[in-house]
Amino acid sequence: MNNIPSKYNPKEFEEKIYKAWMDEECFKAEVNHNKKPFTIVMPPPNITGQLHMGHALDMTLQDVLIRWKRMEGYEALWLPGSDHASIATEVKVVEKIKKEEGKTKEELGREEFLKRAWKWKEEYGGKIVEQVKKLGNSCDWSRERFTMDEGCNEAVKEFFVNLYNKGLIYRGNRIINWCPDCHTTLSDAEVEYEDTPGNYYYVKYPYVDNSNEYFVVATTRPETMFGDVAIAAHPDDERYKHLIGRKVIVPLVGREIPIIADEYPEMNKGTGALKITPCHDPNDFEIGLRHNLEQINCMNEDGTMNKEAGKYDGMDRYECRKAFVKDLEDNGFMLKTEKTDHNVGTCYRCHNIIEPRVSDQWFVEMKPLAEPALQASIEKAVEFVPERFTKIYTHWLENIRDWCISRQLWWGHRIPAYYCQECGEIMVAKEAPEKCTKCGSTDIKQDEDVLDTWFSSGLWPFSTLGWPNETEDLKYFYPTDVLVTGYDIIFFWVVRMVFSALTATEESPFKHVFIHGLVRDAEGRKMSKSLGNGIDPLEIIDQFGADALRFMLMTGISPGNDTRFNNDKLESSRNFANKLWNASRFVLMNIEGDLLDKETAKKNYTTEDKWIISRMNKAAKEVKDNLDKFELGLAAQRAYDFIWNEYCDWYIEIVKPRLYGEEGLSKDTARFVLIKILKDMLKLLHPFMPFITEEIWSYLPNTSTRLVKAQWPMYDEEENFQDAEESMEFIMEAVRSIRNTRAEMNVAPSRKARAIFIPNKEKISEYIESGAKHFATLANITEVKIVSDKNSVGEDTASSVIDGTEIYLPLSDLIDYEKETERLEKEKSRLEGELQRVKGKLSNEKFVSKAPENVINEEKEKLEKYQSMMDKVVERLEQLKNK
RNA sequence: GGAAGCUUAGCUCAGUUGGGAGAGCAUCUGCCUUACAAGCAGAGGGUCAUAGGUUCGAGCCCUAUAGUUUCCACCA
Repeated sequence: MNNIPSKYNPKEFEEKIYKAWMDEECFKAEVNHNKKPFTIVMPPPNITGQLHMGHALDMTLQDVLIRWKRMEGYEALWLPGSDHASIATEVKVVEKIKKEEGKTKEELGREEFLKRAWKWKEEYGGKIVEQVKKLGNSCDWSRERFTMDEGCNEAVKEFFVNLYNKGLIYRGNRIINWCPDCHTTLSDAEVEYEDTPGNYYYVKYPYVDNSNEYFVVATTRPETMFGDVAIAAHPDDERYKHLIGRKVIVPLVGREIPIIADEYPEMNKGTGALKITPCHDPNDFEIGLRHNLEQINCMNEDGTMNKEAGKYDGMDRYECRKAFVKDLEDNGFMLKTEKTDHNVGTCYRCHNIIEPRVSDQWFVEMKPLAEPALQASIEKAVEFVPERFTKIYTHWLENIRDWCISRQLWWGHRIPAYYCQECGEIMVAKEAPEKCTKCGSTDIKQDEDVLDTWFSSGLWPFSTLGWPNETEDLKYFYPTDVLVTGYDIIFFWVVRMVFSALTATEESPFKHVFIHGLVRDAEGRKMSKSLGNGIDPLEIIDQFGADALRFMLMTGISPGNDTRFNNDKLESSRNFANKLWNASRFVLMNIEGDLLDKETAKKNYTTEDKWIISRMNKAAKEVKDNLDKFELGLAAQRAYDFIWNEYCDWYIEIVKPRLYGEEGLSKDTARFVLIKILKDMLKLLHPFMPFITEEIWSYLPNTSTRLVKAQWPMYDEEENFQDAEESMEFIMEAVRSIRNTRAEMNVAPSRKARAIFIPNKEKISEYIESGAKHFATLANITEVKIVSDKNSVGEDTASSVIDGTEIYLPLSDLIDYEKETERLEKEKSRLEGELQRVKGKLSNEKFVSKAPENVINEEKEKLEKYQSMMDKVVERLEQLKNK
């Protein structure tokens, strides 16, 4: 056995420990029917860049759960992987190629572009894996997956074809969100709205039958007037009722368009009437369909105007707006302009303004898929933690619209649809058909587009376990137990996994959805690239160690709430690791030689031994109970409190004399208990701080297996020692009281003192007798005397009163009566407050008649206790008066 | 426009069936006591946002208000 280093230095062992776990395949799960499975599939990070603090939080939560369940004896599988992140990655790769090769992707061609994208994946995917490992995550790397690997691709094709055959995927000419910069469609969820300053332009549309009169319509987008096909007003709008059916001329465009009635316009917004441009607004598109209006597209894919815009042909849409507005003004068609702020949809990747656009795309019909997903939540097949997030889920599903899944990109799953070039037949199949099923032509081309990245992420929980094949893994590990993710992607992702799974596997993909918040910066701002306030987890690990980072992220958090990155908390986590390290060193220094056997030790447990064993037993139970409820913050706090306060501050200090004393049973028992509790503590803390606990574990005697595989400490009724706890509680209270008195009376810690106790019960006398040695150790009390009344207590004493006894410290030369009086007065007023409260309660008839009996009894006991303490304090104050 | 969270010590935050307000950091006092000064011991500090209500009893449940954050919807 090597000696444990005297300084805690995580850098010396974190990497080594992770390598050992990997070499010994500690994280590898296998189908084992003698054990229950526990499965988490990791939300796959995008391969677009580096891990951030949010990932660190997300993954630590998962790792805590998986390590804990593994130790509890489950066959725990945490399946890792990464996401190809179609558009996000493509944007980055395009940038890179532009920078390095000076080419556009079109210049490069599809095949060459994809080669570079795969190279990117190898490079960044690899980096991410390294980062995940640095955090100490216990994933089964032998099962690592990628959303575009062969198996996932198989699953995507299978799922697409299935949905198509069920009639749930269709190709349609619809209005979609178009990013003119990325040159692709976006789903509704991928559009981000940003407050943008703009103008209301009040434009005059002259009547066809009387060009001296005009109809005024407010618009924020005059450049779309080239696509105007009608003006709509609400049928109940008194202002416009009589005008329905008349025709106006689109100014400068010259087109005659009708005024129509439709329910959509809101009477109190703008002028109450709106121009209808079906090709450039989703609502107008719907109105256009209702009224069978023409669709006139006046823009190109890149956001420039087309020939419909006449002399503005080729101009950018915003330049056109400026120029056109000026022309309208110059020609007297502009009534007025008003400044306004409105929310404008932007691309979530490049933040350019979205242009609604009518085009042929693939859609998933959502209503039939949403229904079972809603049902699953109602039946609690999926449960959100905290529960309130169910609302976001149901709200989204209840208001769902068909999902546009085709993307005009190259990096992604290519749509398994094939077109006959001869007859135009559309064929959807997993493999390319050799010839047209209709006309027999062999001139067949695959759809150029790829699928929305969320289409494949939606299959993630089961595609990674082998679906569509009925693999052993799928049968055993699926459905998974819990999905851990942030609230920001509930509708992006969680919803899609649920309905995809219900369709493909007829089961909810996970039982619990454990939602966490964001990691914000120290000022509470969102960490973002543009603000430059992001904190790199790797730098923190480098400085403080992964365990400190993990523990910082775990403490003080509650499910679903955001948390701030806090340097103080980080330091205190590191200090905690250091504390554990030193406590372990202390134990190791004192346990050399043979250890006692369990039975002998048991027979020789002292009160303090039983106390710490009992406390450990309870701590383990409470940590487990909190983990069961996904209250990881409380669990971490409980482990912290036990280790630092009870074990280090009290137990270690208490047993020192036994360890430093003569060889013998007492010493051996203390050593036995020290190591026993240390082992349990390491287990308890291991899910939170895996590295340091494993490292310390390796120095302990009789540890044949790795800590990661050790048995979690179970609550054991035999280790529940209520009497010992009571006794120790009393002694600790007395010690605290003596220390307090000493400190307030300015008695140096090094100065020895005597203590005289006047207990009020036989039981208390016994506690004092058995605890006499502890007063010496913990409060430098060299002589303990128990007396029955004050007669034998000298005059020059400082005193205090706790539940069960009066304590006198003879301090002849040091006693300052004024100070002593002051102390006791303070105590008196505190007790007065307590007594008033308790008496108030007990004299309240309603309380006595309605409160439960145990509560009343508790209050009665308190009354007795405080009254007795009060009596003693008053008595002592009387004495002091005469000084 | 709709929905939700938050408001507790100087700061950052816990507080889970309603029953004597907690932690870390900061502050003050005393200690380099041979595991740890990244430490030990002690102390001070809170009308739990405000106003009502339910209850014997509210930080916790209900209603309203204020401040704050977030999500959804929305280019008239």
